[in-house]
Amino acid sequence: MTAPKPVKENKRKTNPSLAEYVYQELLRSIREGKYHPGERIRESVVSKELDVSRTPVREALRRLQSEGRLNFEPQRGAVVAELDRQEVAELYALRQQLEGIAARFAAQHASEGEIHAMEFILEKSLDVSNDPREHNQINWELHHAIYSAAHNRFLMKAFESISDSLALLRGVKYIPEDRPKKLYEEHRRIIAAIKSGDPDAADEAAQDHIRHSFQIHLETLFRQRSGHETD
Amino acid sequence: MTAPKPVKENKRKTNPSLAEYVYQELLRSIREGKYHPGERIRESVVSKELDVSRTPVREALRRLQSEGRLNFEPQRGAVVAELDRQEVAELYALRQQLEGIAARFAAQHASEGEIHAMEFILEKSLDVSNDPREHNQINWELHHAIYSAAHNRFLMKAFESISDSLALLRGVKYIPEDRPKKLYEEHRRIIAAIKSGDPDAADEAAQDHIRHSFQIHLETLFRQRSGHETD
DNA sequence: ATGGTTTATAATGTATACATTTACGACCAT
DNA sequence: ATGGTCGTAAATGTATACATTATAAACCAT
Repeated sequence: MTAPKPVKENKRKTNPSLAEYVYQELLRSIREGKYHPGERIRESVVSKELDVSRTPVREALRRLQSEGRLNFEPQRGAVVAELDRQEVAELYALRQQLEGIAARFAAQHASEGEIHAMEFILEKSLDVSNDPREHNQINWELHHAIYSAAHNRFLMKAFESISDSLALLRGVKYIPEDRPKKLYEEHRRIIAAIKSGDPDAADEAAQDHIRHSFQIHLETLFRQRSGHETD
Repeated sequence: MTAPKPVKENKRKTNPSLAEYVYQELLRSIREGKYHPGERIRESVVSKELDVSRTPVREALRRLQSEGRLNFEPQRGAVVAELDRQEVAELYALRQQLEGIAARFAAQHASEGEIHAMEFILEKSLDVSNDPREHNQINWELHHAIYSAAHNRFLMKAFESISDSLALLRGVKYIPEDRPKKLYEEHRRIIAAIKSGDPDAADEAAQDHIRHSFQIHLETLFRQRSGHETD
């Protein structure tokens, strides 16, 4: 260390560990598509970029491994996980069921405040349908509210896991013009069923919603195939 | 283990990393109840016991953290996660749904060979109902076979996660005499529904099964409250 | 004697040094 | 010129050293 090292304030709040900091940063980078699937993540590079040693980087990578976002190959280190077509199908199949469960549980356990929150987000979704990024954001908020109202921490964890895995697929999706209205309608149907305390209806509405989302996703992938790469 | 250093081939196959080895060992120890919930796991202790440095131990602990089996407290390190009553209820609620989904998917996708495997394990379960440990083992095998036949890797991961979390609760459960027969009957019903390709029936049968298991679990906990815990 | 303070030990969190293995390029032989 | 072999550089995997912080024990004051 020959450099004076004046100050290093931007990275750690000094309270959470550096490993946690690196973990969050890597997670964000993967979400934002900085690393694409199949790419190696070099410890030394991350270490230099975030100005920490390799130790917390390794710990963060191990966490990401257990979450299925990275694979550790024998003497090659961390590689961003990639999902083939079959896995994407399996992922959506499970997500469809999980969303149904979340809606079902929410119909059974949601408080009035939570239902109010869902309705509020639903209203808000009408205003911000221009940008795909914004669209995804509000969409995520709504689904998160439903899972939250389900009052099941393990279901919530499963949701976040799947949600991240899907977000890892593509950065942003192109969204057709007429889709927001249909999405609003599907969301409204789910929330209405939850509000009326009908688990079966909520389950069915949520599953239908994911089924449609999957369709849109596939069509979007087709459209995006023009600018293809490794996949 | 106190010997100077004659040879040390029992721990690593030299091919998988030490971090992987430590991870497996810790996972096994937690499963076997060596550490009970709420207990701290000291890096130095594990490091000495397994005769490795603290680095791979830390990496293993980070993986276990992301799997929900450990919590990292600010300046205290790793603590074995403990589940309160509410969380156990949530865990079983989700498991009930997941088992239903697994049976549902299996009814849709199971091959003949997989159905054969399930039936084989089912038969085998009639012979080995004496020992609780053995009982749990065969029970796990059967459920694993069902999840395997569901052909969904993410569902399988969710199952393993929940299964481990539950196994973390108590090492072995005391099992009443009449339970094996009822379990056999419940299992048979699930497999029959899968074999006949009826997703709804399989779902319902599996959910009923878990509901009953939860009841037994609760009763067992009551009974165990008088005696001691680990076995 | 009791409660608060202080100090010492130990554990965590991080960095760095070391070793082993892999990848890539140069060099030599045919 | 081409193919194979060898060597060097770099990255991973592991160990160890260092610093900071918490735990506890002991000591002092009231």
